[in-house]
This record gives sequence, C-alpha cells and structure tokens, in this order.
Amino acid sequence: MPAEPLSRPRIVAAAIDLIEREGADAVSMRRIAADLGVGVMSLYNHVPNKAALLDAVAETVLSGIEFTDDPDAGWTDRVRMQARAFRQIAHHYPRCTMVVVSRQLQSPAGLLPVERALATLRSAGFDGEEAVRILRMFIAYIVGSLLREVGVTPTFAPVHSSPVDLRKVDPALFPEIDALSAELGSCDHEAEFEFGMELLVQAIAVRREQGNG
Amino acid sequence: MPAEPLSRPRIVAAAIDLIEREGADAVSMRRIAADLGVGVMSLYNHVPNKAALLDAVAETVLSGIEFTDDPDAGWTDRVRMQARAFRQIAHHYPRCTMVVVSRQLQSPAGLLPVERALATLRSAGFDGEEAVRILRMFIAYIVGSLLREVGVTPTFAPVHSSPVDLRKVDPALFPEIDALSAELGSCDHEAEFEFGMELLVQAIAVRREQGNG
DNA sequence: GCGTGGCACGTACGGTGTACGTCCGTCAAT
DNA sequence: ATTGACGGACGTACACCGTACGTGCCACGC
Repeated sequence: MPAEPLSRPRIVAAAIDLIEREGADAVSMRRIAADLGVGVMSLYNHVPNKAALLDAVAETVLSGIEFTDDPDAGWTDRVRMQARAFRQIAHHYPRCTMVVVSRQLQSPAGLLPVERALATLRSAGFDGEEAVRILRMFIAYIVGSLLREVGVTPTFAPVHSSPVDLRKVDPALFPEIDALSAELGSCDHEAEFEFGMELLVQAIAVRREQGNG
Repeated sequence: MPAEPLSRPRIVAAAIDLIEREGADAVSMRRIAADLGVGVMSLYNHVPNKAALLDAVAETVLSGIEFTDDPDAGWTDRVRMQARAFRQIAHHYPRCTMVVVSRQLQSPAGLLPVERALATLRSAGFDGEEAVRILRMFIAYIVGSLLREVGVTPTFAPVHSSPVDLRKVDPALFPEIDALSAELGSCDHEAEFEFGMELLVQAIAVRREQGNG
C-alpha cells in the first residue's frame, strides 16, 4: 500500500524527523511505524532493534557534515574549518545532537572526520602520538560545546529558554554568580565556540613552534 | 518494617548504588523499591517522579566533589585543582557520570563549582565577561573529556574494553587511522586530560599577560 | 504448477512510569 | 478515652514500551 516500499533509509529518515520535531524521548518503534503508516513489526525487517536504529540515526547525521577540506589553506585554518563543520550538527539537527554524541561509531561515517583530522595534523608536522592527543583534546572540547549549545533540552522547549533562572540564587552564597548574572544568563554560542577554538588552535600552534614536547 | 524509615536520601543512595552496580539503564522505580525492600509507590511519597530522582542523583554526586581551594596557590594551580576535582566524578562514580553530565542543575550543588571557578578567575585579573567565557570553555573541555573517559559504556563492560575495534577498518580508506591504530587503541585518560588542561591553562595565561583581548 | 523466501502484519509477553484509592499508625484536640 | 485528621506505605490499574513469534501474502526460480 505505501507508495514507497519501506526501506531502512526511510525508517532512519522518519526517526530523524521525529526526533527533530518532538525530541529524542518521543522516539518509539510504535511511533515511528505510525508516522510511516506501517505496522510496528515491519520495522524489524529492516532494522535489528531500536539501538541499531539510533546508531543509524547518528551515522546518518554524522555523514551529513559538509567536510570541505582545502589543501591549500594553512593547517590552522584547516583545523578551524573541520571543527566548525562538526559544530554544524548542532545547527542542522539540534535535537539529534545528543543522540550523535552519546554513541560512538566505528562505521565509516564516524571514522571519516577522524581520518581527516589526523591527516591535517600530520601534515602540520605533528608526530602520530601528538596528533592523536591533539585530536582527542579537540573532540572533547567540541563535544562539550555541543552539549552546552544543545542544552539539556532533550524534550522541552525547541531552542530558546534561558539556561538557568539566575534570579533565584542567593547573592550572599554566590556573590560572583550574582554579579555576573547578566553574562551567565546569555550565551552567544558561536562566539563562545570560536573563542575556545581559537585558544586551542593558537596553543597547539605555539606548541609546534616550540618543537612539540 | 524497615529499620530506617525510607527517606529521600536513602532512595537517592539506593539509586546511585544501583547505577554503579548495573548501569543507568538498569534504573527503574520498581528496581529501586525492590532493592530497598519497599513497595514501588512508596517512593513517590518522597520523590515526585523519576526525572526528579535522577536530578537528585546528579546533585548528590556533584556535591561529593572535594573542592579544596588553596588561596595561597597561584591562580593557574587553583584552576588546575578545580578541574581535577571535577574529573574525580569519573573516578568515584563512573557509571553516574553520564547522568550528571546530561542534566544541568540550578541547585546549590551545581552552582558551587561555578561560583568557585568564577572567583578564581576574577582574582586572576580577568574581567567578568572574560571569566565567564573562560569558564565555559573549561566546562566544555571537562565535560567532553569525562564523556570520552566514561565511554559510551552506559550499561556494558565495567571499565575496560578497547574504545573501537580498529582491526576492521580498511587501510586504503583510512590510512592515518590504520597507521595510528596503536595510539588510537589505547588511552591514558589522566595523561590526556592533563595534556589538554595544561594547554588551556597556558593559553589563558598567555592571554592574560597580553592584556586580555 | 509449485516450492521458497522475503516482507508486512497481529498477537502476546514482560517490562516501564505513575495516577488513584485504600489501609493503618500516630498524634492533637476534645 | 474517643475521635478526627493526616501522612506514609502499599496494591491495583492503565497506558505505553521493545520485541519474540507465528501467519499470510506475493513475487520469484524451477
């Protein structure tokens, strides 16, 4: 009856749609099947179980990253570009970000960014051990930044909502927080991300000039 | 019948115990009640719902951090100490780390580390805006590092397990990953954490000497 | 014509969170 | 001492979840 014959990509796409519309908590096999106008158990002809489906969601989102690597650019710019590309996940699939981040993938889609980043760092002159360390540091920073950006908004408000209601804190107990409530209350995610990334890029640039360590 | 009369702290303690023993996926109200030798619905006399219980778990774990701030030390050492204190969560409560990280708290337990960090940065001479930025950067790095350290081991093997099975990758597609499989396959979490933290600390130290930005 | 295999689907089972009603022990006021 | 209120422990019930299993249909190779 369905115009298209129910395939794994269609199921994954429906899952991503559902997550973006109603949050990851709304995902259930029954719900996805209903959205596709299909019986629940039909899904299991294409996907072994729910965990594998979420893995496929993560892989699909990850493979949607536009990695435009410019070999002519300096290595610092290439690092910046790759970090920004990763951050685009949070823009294109904000509600899926948590799903992507909370599962590690050994699939090609998950390994490609790693491969690219290592190649860039090696071409910059870092040895293998150093390249892996730097990459891990960047990944930690990026993942942490994405988590803040996406917020702990797993199901709730679409995007907005102030991070914390800072008017309720006791100024006597938390004087700094009280004094800086304006700065803490708002957050330009892009500026914050760029700030930290710039610090990291320049730090490893300095480290390279010093003849690594 | 229970020797002790079933209180909120007892419920939270049972939840933490259960998470550490069997992973966060094993947590259910029925299971916690069974572990306490108590009816399921009795829990709801002390905890409004499961989400609030997990919030309480996060808050309890967070308040267990030993923040020994030494005002005589230099500000860089104080920053290091606070970052390491935060990382201790992953050691004391490895299976709870994901729970802590995936919920933001506006409770005192969650705000105290923020207050301390801001005070340290302000005392180092950073203005408010800069202090907030630096703090956010550190939090992102620490959170990302904890996630890697705890792994995506939500329920599975206790601690070990190589992060990825790198023998299955195609050397033609991923030459760098193949060449660096040894470095990628093992990870000294403490050394990696210290490496990135040191880079960040020195980067902001340089920035301060340059008269901020 | 006739297996045969893939796919859609229904049913069923054991699990989940929690709303609601009931019971009972304790304590305050009469 | 009696009564009344109240808080906490508990059982039942409901809607929902993932998924194991069996059934039927249909399109194909022989």
